Amino acid sequence: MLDKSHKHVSCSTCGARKSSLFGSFCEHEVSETDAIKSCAYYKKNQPLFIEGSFPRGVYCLNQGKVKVFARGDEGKEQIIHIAKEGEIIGFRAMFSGDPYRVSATTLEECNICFIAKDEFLDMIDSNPSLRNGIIKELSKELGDRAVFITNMAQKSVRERLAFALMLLGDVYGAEQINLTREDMANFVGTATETLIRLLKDFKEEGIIDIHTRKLEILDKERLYKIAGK
Amino acid sequence: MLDKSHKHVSCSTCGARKSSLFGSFCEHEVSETDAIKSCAYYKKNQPLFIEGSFPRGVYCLNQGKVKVFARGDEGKEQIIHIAKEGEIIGFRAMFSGDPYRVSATTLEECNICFIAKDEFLDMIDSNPSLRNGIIKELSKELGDRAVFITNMAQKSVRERLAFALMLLGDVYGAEQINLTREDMANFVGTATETLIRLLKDFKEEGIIDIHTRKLEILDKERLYKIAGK
DNA sequence: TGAAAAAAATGACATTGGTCACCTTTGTAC
DNA sequence: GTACAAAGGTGACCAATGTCATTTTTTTCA
Repeated sequence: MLDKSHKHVSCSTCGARKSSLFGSFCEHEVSETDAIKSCAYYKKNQPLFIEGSFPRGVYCLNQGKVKVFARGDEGKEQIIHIAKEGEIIGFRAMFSGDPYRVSATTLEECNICFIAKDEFLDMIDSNPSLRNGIIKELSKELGDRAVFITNMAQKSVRERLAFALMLLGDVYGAEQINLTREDMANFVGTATETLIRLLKDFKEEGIIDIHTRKLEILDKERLYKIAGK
Repeated sequence: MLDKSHKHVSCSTCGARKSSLFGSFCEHEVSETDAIKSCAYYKKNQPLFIEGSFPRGVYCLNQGKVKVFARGDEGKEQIIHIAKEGEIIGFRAMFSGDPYRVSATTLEECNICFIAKDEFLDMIDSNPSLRNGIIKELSKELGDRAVFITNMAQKSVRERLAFALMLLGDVYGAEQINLTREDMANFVGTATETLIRLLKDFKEEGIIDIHTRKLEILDKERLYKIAGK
């Protein structure tokens, strides 16, 4: 159980920072960031921002996972990305000046810091290496999404599930994957029933194990082979 | 028929520039860009760059259309974007430092200018408004791709085709859409046969007209409705 | 101009994966 | 601890769409 006191989490002790866009900050930059940000505890299934609204700043995940998703015409979620500790989310729409095209909601209890738009834009203006890091990150994600689109268009659901499990394996690291079947289906892009059946197949084939709600990958090799490429 | 003499096309007279990322350049900047770029004539189906190779610079379309696509495991193309006059392509991988994740090939005869990597990075460093334009563009495309993914996951082929035709209508403007059935299928994410059958449906419904190879949109309204949202 | 290649078109058929209806298990709140 | 809600799971069915085989039309280029 996380601390719910909303107390300040310092960037200097944030374990997630090293692997983030702020990873190369010097002491001075760290303390400056500390000064302008605010921190908050989020419970499970709490929205950070919603498609259609205008961005007021960026969110930096100190602890916990967040799903980023778009909604289709019938309101069905399509999960585009699952963010973990250290990721900074919500900055894309801030640059484009448009409203958010996606929503973000916590998947579990989270500690999340917030930096207001103006402060963040100032940071970027005065910090070329942060700026370059962001451009690089945007570019990398654009490449990822080209692959995502191609997978959706050309792979079978079974292949996409294998691919998704590989991604989720990275996101959850040492932990076991902990997502509802519905969220997982909305990530893979299939019906919940189909997803459940395929997970059962994978379990019977010894590729994964399922402990009620949590999912463990047993055979990465085989998953990799099924995912293709 | 375009001029094949490879002669220099000046940015100052480039009709496509105004609507491009270089649209707000002052006279000085225009002539500087003119000085560092090279121009070339490309015939139909000629590659600009290929997935897996490392970027050497950016391409600025003066005339003609270019398809940007990824290849799936079996080598099948998934067209991610169709670029038209005024667009600058190939800069994403340049920032990420990684090899290209996509390929680009001309769809017709083109005049395309080229700016080498170092020169382009210098331009960006010294021109904050260009830099911001690029960040904005990257962000916007990221949003577009989230929608693309959602469409692929949730819409029927018929709906996706309607959506694709709307996009193609914008790309081709006053001209008629001129793509092979295979390219169109690879954009929509379906089999060529399925695409042909659906185009026939649309024609019978009076939504489009087909003149051998060229395709004309007759009823945008209805297309919009079918595409959903 | 004519032959070969590429693209477009069509039909028959197979299959994936979505939908619906229903039941069981797990989680949550009083 | 019980009751209710949410999530997980299963089976039957079938529509959408992919595949394969074949023909026709268009384009290319020698």
